[in-house]
Amino acid sequence: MITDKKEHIMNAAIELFAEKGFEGSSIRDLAAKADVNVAMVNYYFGSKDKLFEALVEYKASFMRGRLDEIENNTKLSEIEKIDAIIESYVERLLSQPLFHRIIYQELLMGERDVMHKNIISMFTKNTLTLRNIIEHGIKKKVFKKVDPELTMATIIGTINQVMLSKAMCIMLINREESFDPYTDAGFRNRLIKHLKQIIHSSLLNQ
Amino acid sequence: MITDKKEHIMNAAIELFAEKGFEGSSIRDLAAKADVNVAMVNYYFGSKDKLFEALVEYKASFMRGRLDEIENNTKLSEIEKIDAIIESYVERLLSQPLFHRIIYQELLMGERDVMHKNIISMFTKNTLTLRNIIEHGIKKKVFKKVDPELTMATIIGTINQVMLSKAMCIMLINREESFDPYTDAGFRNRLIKHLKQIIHSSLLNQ
DNA sequence: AAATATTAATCAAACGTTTGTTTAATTCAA
DNA sequence: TTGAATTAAACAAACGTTTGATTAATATTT
Repeated sequence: MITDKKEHIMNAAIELFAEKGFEGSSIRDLAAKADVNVAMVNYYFGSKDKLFEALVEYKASFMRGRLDEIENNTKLSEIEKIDAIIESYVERLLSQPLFHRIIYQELLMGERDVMHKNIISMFTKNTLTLRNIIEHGIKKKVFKKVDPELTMATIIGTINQVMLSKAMCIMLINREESFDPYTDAGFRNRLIKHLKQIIHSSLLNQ
Repeated sequence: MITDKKEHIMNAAIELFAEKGFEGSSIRDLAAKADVNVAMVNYYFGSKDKLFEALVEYKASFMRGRLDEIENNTKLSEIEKIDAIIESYVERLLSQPLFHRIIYQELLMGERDVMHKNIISMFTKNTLTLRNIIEHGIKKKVFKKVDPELTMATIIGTINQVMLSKAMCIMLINREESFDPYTDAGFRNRLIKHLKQIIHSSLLNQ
């Protein structure tokens, strides 16, 4: 059960960790940001590490997207399934830029072994789903023979690349500094369009 | 001028920072790893922050690849230039996985503003070079009308995705845990082949 | 309904470590 | 013999965490 207070602290922690990293954030900073006493973090979560675990657990649900619903939808062709997955991924990742940062900060560290494995297993299911669809399409000869695993890396990698750093993304697409690519619907659609174009021309015989 | 000792300390720091992050690494850990006295880091570099800056400066040359040599090579067609850039990028990034981790850890933090900007400007030149080639190819009508900026994001993003985490990469390509994708020449070629296939089918009229 | 007992939440202060950094003494090399 | 290199020890500040007292909320008993 997540109380209001716990949720409040976790939301402050997400902002802080995303900006300064887990090691770079102190409990005192966090307590100040959340406007609670320093002792409250340990009172509610036990430790700084356990707060981190609770936070990932709390927000992880949006990563566990229901890709298998798309996979099992018999009304969709293979390429329509891929399109739906692209849309789902872009929507989901861009809607949670702070949590996304935290997850990838963690992935880039060897440190906390258990969490590292948890994050990877979070992606594994989605990876397998997409690979199944691609391999199925190749067997049915509606797709060209591509590298299914690296195609997955291309889709997620392209999205991650624009989410790595707001400043980096703005530089890449040559926009003014005030522009926020993560909330701009135009940019979101541009990203979806680009990914579909890349994947379609790579997968489909034309 | 970089003395042997300075280089020795920086190389130990690269390993440590890549594993535990900058904030997660203490000077005492570093001194132990490099087998020097704790005071030597500040003696040679002034501070922990300045060591970090020196380290990035020291290794950044790998990133400042001479893409413009490729761009200005009149013997190459547009698509051959793209191919050369893909090969250059894959070789360079996969050969420096530790430094790569450090750079992207830093990109994922809002913290150190100056370094953040330095890293971005490191990429800016390469980004512009690739964009020029793509836009030139589109004008000459040897390329289809693609999104030049996001095509760049796709190339780098795909490489970054497999470099995010060794465990993640191994999961993705379904190999045993002992496999090291970053040193394996077969995987390197597989990545180059995939990227060329993706980019060719996206750019070329066939 | 009022009084009491029990539990939960909050707080300032302090705990023992660890942090990055500096000092002052000593060793080393030219 | 002089300046650079190296050392162990100490520094204050910051760290995660715990404490014991105090208040707020809830349950129990009159």
